[in-house]
Amino acid sequence: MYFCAVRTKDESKIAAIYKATLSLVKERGLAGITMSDISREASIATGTLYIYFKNKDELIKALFCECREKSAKEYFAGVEATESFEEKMRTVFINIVRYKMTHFDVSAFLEQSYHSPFVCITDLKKKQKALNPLFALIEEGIEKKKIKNVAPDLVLSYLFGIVNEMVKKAYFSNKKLSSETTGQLYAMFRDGIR
Amino acid sequence: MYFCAVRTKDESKIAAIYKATLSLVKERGLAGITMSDISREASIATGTLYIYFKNKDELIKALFCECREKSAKEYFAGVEATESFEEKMRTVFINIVRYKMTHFDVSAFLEQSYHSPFVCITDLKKKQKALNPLFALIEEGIEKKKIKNVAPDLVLSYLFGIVNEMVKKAYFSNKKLSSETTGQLYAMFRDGIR
Amino acid sequence: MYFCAVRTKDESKIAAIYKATLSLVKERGLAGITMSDISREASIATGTLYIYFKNKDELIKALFCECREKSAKEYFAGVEATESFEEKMRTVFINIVRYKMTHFDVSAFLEQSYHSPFVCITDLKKKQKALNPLFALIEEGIEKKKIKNVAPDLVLSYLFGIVNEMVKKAYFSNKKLSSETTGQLYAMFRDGIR
Amino acid sequence: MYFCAVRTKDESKIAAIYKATLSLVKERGLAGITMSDISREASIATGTLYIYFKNKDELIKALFCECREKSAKEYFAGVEATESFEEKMRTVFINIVRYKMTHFDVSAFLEQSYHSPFVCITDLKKKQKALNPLFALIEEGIEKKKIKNVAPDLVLSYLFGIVNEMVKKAYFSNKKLSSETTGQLYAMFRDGIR
DNA sequence: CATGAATGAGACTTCATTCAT
DNA sequence: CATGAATGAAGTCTCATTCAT
Repeated sequence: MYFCAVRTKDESKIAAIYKATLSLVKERGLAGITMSDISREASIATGTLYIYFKNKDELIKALFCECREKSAKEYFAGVEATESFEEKMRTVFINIVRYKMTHFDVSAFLEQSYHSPFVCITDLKKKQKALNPLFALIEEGIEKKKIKNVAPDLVLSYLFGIVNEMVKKAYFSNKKLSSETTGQLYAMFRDGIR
Repeated sequence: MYFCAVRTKDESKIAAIYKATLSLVKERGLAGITMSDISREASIATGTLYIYFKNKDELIKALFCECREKSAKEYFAGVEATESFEEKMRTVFINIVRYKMTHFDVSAFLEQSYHSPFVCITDLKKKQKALNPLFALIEEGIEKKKIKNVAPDLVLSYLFGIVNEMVKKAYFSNKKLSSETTGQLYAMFRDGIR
Repeated sequence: MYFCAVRTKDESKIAAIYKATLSLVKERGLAGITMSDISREASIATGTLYIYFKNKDELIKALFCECREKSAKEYFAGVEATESFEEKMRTVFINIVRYKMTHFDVSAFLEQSYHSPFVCITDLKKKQKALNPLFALIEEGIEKKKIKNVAPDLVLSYLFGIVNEMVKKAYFSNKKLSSETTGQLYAMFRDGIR
Repeated sequence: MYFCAVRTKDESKIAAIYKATLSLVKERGLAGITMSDISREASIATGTLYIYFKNKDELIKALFCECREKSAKEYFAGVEATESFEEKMRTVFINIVRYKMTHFDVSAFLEQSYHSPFVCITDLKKKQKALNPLFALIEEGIEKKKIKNVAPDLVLSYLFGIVNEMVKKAYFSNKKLSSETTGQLYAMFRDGIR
């Protein structure tokens, strides 16, 4: 029997838990991690996980939502309302690529969670409020005849399909996406929709 | 001395095991299935699984390879060498969409396996010989100036990114991809690369 | 499906099964062998084992009895009724040592079986008829005052205790028991009982 | 910030596990016990076994070492340096017999483990430091011409061979070794070596 | 709050035995 | 008789979760 320090509930622990989980999922996949792994990686005790999350499911689900919301916000960083549609679209595209490259763990985690037993389909179907600005931008493009007149959904899928695949490929071949490649990618994207 | 018949390993069981696994992974995700589940779904005994596969890892790995190879072959069905580049590209694109829609379980399984602890990165990096014809087609397009002069890899990722995302979206919203939508999608793809 | 040769029930198979079992038990211990191992080592099919033996227990038990009987017979090889007690005792002692060294697998198997769940205590308690001549010899020795007047059982245990331990030691240190050592051993034995 | 008590690994559980294992091996043999059995007998959960031991192999191996060391220590209990060689030898002999009778489970376990798949031969070959005093005693006897001039190893094997066999015999016939029998036995031993 | 030992349900895997061929 | 694939009960081990400290 020994004694250990006790602190008041510490919100920074949640961040540590999230970080640990993302790192482990990136390395081993969602099917390959245990609560024990997470606690060790986060330098806390197993029991502590259950102070902050009801169980493993809830932990994964909470992280899933967190990742979805947080990433969506980053996509619009530095976009000025005064810019032209083209400028805004390009900035957003680059933002998405950059975010997904620098936060590959988030990308991998989201993709893993998609089909997992932790996140149920009904949760997934909820439209993501956080993506509303992106929808608005696409609708603006369609209205201004800068984009083909197709369902905005289709454009969104087209956009994320391209980016996700590319980022995954870059990551697994241990390469950065050069700004040249990113440029070529954007060109494909732009030419595809207009 | 006379002769007697002997039961031999029934290779059709492997197909049953694969089918059962794909079905379960589609429903519950790779993290949600057990060897017990698989054997029950395949209507065999648990022990029988271990006659055909050393363990769970090997089963998943073998299925992964099988899926990769088999699907690639389907993409070129009905493509005639005499056709124009455009015709061939279109046929392949439609084939891929159709295959991935009708074999959504394969699609889902492959995506799940990608980051799983079962399939190691080195396995993944092996270029897929089965995709060579697709590379050749893209190179033909570049040569004939039908396609932008970018790395064939990039075009491939662009292609699969679009298709995978779209198929996933269609599946989860319980819709078929109408031939109209598929057409719009192909148009985006084509306009993006040329 | 293929065809295999079929022969009439072949008593030599039992010998092969016994040999295989002894060899495996020597290497891995009784707890470490499976019916599958035995059949492989004996170059027959698993099912064939069950033609000759009802189950694993019976196989081990049968082999146990076989080993007990057979080894006991060897101990009296070359002993002439006309010899003196001392000569007979010495020959028997040497025979036992030699048999146990050259058939270490039998020795190891018997010791293993002793405490195993396969051979029940009641079986063990049955006096071994095959050892009767040895008892007779000891009784002869006691009668002729060549041996201390103690229970013949005690002498027997004394004899086998010494030999078994020595043989085990020799085997595990990869040495033969030199005739010098065997001689010293016999001297100890003889001096102990007279 | 304050402090709280934390449960620590309870080393007494190891003793309980050892005790349970010895008891079960004595009854059913090494081949007849399961981790489940051990945990039940020790009144703990199966999983707890794996907190203290990596797996079944390690448990058995650890117990094997423990038994070897511990028993050797008991053999010299109550031996005074001032005693004559004869007195010391006799005390040790009686100690060994008594220890093996009262700890028959340890005796049985050690014999079982010897050929088991759990304890590897290289482990066995390591000379037992704990037996050094016994070697020293034997060497003293040889030097003082109280014992035949043979390898000390041989004397040791002779000693243990006799004792082990006798104890086993006594145990299986449900008899105590009477002090008369033990005395006769010691006489045999003593006469054998001098 | 925090800890991590303890729990035990349930996963993975083995293997004695059966049975179609 | 002989085969070895198939079976499924039972064993080993893991891990989400609890709880005494």
